[in-house]
Amino acid sequence: MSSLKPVRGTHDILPEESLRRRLVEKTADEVAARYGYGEISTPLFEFTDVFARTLGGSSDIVTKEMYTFEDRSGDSITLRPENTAGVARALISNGLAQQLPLKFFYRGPMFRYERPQKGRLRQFHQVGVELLGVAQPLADVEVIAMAAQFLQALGVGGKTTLELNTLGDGESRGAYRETLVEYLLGRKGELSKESLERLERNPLRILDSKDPGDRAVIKDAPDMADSLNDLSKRFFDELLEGLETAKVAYVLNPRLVRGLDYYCHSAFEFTTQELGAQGTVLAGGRYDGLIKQMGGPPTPGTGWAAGVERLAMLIAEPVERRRPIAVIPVAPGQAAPALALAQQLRQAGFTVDLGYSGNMGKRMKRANKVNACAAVMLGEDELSRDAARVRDMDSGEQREEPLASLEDHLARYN
RNA sequence: GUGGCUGUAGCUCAGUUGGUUAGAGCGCCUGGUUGUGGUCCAGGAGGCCGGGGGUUCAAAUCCCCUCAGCCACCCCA
Repeated sequence: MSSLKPVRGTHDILPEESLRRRLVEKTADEVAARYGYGEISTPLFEFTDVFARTLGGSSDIVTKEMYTFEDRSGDSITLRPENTAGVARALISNGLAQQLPLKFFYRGPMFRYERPQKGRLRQFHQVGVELLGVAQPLADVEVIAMAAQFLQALGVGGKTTLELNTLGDGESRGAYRETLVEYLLGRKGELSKESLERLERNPLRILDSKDPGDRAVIKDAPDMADSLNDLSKRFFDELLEGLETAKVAYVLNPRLVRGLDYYCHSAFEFTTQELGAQGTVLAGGRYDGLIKQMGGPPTPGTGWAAGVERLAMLIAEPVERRRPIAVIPVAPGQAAPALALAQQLRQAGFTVDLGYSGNMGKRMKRANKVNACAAVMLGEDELSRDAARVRDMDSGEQREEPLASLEDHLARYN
């Protein structure tokens, strides 16, 4: 075994795996395009401030999960742990706030310094969308409906459930936070030590704790719904109505919260039972305060991000590679005609495998190994008659075919 | 960052109470078949037993450290 290993939490994506991942990205791209979203690519790294100021000092992403380093000019640089902050920064940098509303799709690697496990890597990949400049709940309806359609198109719609909650606006959230903390303080003795810490730092997080003791306390906790002001209530009602009109099925989960500070109103997750502890496959919400917080004009936003690796794991069947046609020179004398024919067929759009060496038997074996659908054999005899021998690799039947009509004959395999 | 489990051939795994040349299946290569793949038969290559240190006459096996993977927690896609 070689001592050359990839860095912890990273791995090489070999061709077979690439096919599955490409399917995920392509499907997301196509569905997003139908909603009018154009692809945006922001840099893989930003000034650390971009993330530190927006993600919220209390979030774990900032405190322990960022890949941060100093570059040669002494600037603090961070590999992006998610893409919303980068898109928001791009909006400001490019003065795009003049052209709202804007709809972006993105995909690419993200980096978080975490302990790896199944469906969790230090370099992982996301596809996501951001809808900027629309304050109405219709925007949330749109991105959620798009997410549902995306998962459906991928074939994993049946394996996922949309969970939905509202965090309310700043006022409602603050009010709820107070009621919740008050309640939790009353039962302080029953909380886990992690939750005791969260009590000050991020009390809402206690709501989705997995600790059994916490759960018992949470069960009787006050509901966010009771702390919502009229505006927040109306927003949420319109969201639910919109989802029903758009025929998107959802389940309300009052314990669904967000780790990042800039979220408000809608919070949603598509979850699955098939991935162990990493059940969330796509998650998002509204982040109206973010862009102003970064120094831009007040701009509402909503969107989601999905884990490419997690979705790729959910796809049942391996994606099949296109079957090639093998072109085989019978003897070295036919090497040149074989190369010429292979190129002609490739130019015509066929997928062609041309072996590099070996006698005919070896080349046939290779044709079999690459799962060729047909073999086109060029021998002295056939060539003297301007023909080739075509073998169907599944049935084993073969026939002589004039070169002039070869492409037409092979069309059935493409 | 915390806890548990696991590292033996490219892959999946055996390997007895420490004992001499470390095995199997699959895969790979060669030949049986110099103009025909899959099946079959015969042969072959491929291992610092994750790495380092220690105990011992002797370590894949026991001890310590370290690295990595998996699972869970924290957190999150």
